[in-house]
Amino acid sequence: MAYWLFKSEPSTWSWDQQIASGAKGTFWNGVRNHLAKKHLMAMKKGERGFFYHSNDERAIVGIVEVIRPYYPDHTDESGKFGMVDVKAIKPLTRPISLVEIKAERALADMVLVNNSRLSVQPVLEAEWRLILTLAGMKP
DNA sequence: GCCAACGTTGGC
DNA sequence: GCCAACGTTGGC
Repeated sequence: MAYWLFKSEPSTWSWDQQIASGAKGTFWNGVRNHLAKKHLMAMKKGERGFFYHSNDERAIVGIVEVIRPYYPDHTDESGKFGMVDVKAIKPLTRPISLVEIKAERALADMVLVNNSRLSVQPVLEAEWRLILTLAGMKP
């Protein structure tokens, strides 16, 4: 069971919108980067990921679940890229900010810290557990 | 608003 | 196939 992180600008697609899309979820389209694509292709139904707000907020705000594995992205004219469907599971008890992540030595190797531009990232189980613990939640 | 990091494009 | 130029992203 792998863990992931989905990064989004709130002005483009926010956690509130993800919540509003309910149990049916939505497609996570628009990925146009080959490394991010590789991660999307590795996702299995039922795996979970963090939902991160970039730019102004810069914090992990919620948890999503992959409900449909990789399939073609209809908004990609080149036909090279695909997407998965995700649904909101629950918000974090409190958002975990990038500042807080950077302050944790155990999180220093997170992709979010070292390659912040990558829009879809893998998260190690230890990182996943620690962040939930910081948020006051049971991993 | 600035700029570093990264990816893509195109000339050679 | 290399690499300079350019565009985009996202943290600060």
